Amino acid sequence: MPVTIRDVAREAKVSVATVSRALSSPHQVNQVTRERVLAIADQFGYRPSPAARSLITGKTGNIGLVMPDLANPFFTGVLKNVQSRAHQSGYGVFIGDSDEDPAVEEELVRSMAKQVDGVLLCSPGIKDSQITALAENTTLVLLNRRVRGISAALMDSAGGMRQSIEHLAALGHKRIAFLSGPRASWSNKHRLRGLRAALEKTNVEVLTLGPFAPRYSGGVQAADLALAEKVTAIIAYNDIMALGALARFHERGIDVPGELSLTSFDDLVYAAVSAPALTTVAMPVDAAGRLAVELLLSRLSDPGSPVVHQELPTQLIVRGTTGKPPRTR
Amino acid sequence: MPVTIRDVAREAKVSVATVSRALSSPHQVNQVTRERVLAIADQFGYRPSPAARSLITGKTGNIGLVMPDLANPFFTGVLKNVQSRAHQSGYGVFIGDSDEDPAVEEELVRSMAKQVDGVLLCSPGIKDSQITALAENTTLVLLNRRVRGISAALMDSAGGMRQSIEHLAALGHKRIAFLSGPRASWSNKHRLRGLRAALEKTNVEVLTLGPFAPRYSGGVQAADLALAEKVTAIIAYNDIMALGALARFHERGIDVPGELSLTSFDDLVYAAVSAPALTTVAMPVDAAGRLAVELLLSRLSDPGSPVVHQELPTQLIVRGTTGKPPRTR
DNA sequence: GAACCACCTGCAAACGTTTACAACCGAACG
DNA sequence: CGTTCGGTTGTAAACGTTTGCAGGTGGTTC
Repeated sequence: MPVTIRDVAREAKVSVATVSRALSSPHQVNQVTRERVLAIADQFGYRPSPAARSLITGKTGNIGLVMPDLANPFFTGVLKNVQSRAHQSGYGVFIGDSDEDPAVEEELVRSMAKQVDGVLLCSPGIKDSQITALAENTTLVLLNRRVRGISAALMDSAGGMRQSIEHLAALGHKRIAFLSGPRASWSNKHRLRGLRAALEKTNVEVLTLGPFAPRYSGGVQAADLALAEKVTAIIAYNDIMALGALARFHERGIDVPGELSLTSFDDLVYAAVSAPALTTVAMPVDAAGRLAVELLLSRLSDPGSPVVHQELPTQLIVRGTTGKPPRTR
Repeated sequence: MPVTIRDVAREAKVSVATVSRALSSPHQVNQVTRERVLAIADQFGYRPSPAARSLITGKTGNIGLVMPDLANPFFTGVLKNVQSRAHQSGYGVFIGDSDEDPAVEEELVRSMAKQVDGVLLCSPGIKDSQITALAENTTLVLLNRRVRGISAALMDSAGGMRQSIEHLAALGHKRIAFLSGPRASWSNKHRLRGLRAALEKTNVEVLTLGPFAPRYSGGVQAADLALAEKVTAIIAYNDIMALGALARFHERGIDVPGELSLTSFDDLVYAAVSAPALTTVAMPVDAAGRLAVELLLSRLSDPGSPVVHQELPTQLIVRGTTGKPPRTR
């Protein structure tokens, strides 16, 4: 027996319409009645039913967030900021973890669609065409991915890759391996693009290995393959993989950075606590999370607002895992 | 112009009631009509409006999850499993991050209440009485917290504390510091209880320092205080604090575990990659997440089902940060 | 052949809001 | 004094479902 608008109306001796207005368009109702209504609503602990409200208004006051892996601090960093920014504007957050399965990602968006006003999609794997299709039924904003016609919050990982290669080249490395992430992943492609761009300006050789699972175990696996390639430096797809690789090197008695330099992407808190601390590209996770929400909100309040692809800068953080290449093979 | 049940009904030349039944209680409708209806619904891409449905049924098909800190992998570990288990049963997940503020926690639960069928609450700080009050309007299941009358998924951190102290005592430590987490936190109290229980069986001395913020920075801060106490071993409230402390010890040139042993709680992936790797108590995060959802689901399907407090075992994982105490002071 | 039953289907009310429209009131205006 | 108008309120329709009830059909039982 939850309290409804009718209970409040009866007690306040006004119609339900007045109660509704007192709550959602205060200036339309006389100040003294409004205060009486609000007092009673408060006293009764009245909360309007979101279901009824959304049924008629078509708005839910929620946004959805679909991500590939909630166990990865990179994504939960985004999540944390999305939730906080959304909360700040009175929006609730629906969460979906696709476990890196594009099919699940699509299904998640579809099943969320009617319960939210818009969806933030961080889906490296799904096809462009599927995204465009999804965008027909849902207001969509993308994270770390560029698709024409759809707003996006981007991180300049290509720039980060360029910085990494320049850094390694400056140290004297000639032969580098890139441990790539999921082949279809947009971020991975973006990093490869940055890689190719950097190659034109420096005279180093970069092998691309993989794809590997962007997880700790993927890094362990990649470590042995990279070692066999006789490179002097390794760029990992992300910190988690780098940590996995680092552990494996440690296990095999390889000195980092004495024998082998290692860099990666993300700059998780944990990147600073490994031994040695990881040299890595800091991604603007916090800013991206907030920006994504803002893009979505502006799209919701004005569906005609222009589509924006906003790219946030990255920054290489040099720590302990990079150094000069060894003198001899 | 989204497609409604009426569109499907018209096309299938049946009443809306039949369409509704074809979708939600299939056995009530003739097989051939049902198949026709389903085919058309599918072709139209029809999805029932959750708002309309929930308005009449009173069910939403969602559950809420309120946690203190989405940046902490311990909690996101729970989150990941909650979302996955919920998804498996067709439930959506609403997320709220309270930033460790009890007032926000309460408000989050209240504002979620009407949009979900039940809430999983992981709130170390909020008062018992507030929880009981919340439980009157919402089906609640607690995580890592015991309140009478409310089901809970618990982790035996007291047992983990006992294992830690026994381990350190066996190594020969006599004087240990516990870097405590938030004073009001239920987990912290639980650990302290385990601590006191262990003290009765062993003849070691344990100082309780703090409370500290359960974050990296809290660990850094705690490190210096603990050093000043001339202890030979430290038990940190959680891994993140331990990593902070470890970094600080490294900075100050303190040898771990040569001069100082260090243990903690959580067994995050990152606990294994520090140098040296952390000795820590593994918490059954995955099992707890799933269990919590199951407790909630059983409560939802049968509100009269008994209240359960289920405690999952913990396990001390001995790695590189613990060793014998130094010979001399 | 009447009575019953199982099976299927449709009608219409209900869920709790919002909002277009109309109605009322007193004041201001001509 | 009639008209208009702004401010405030109420009436009722609408949103898209689910579900109790009743009606219809055809078969089975006595």
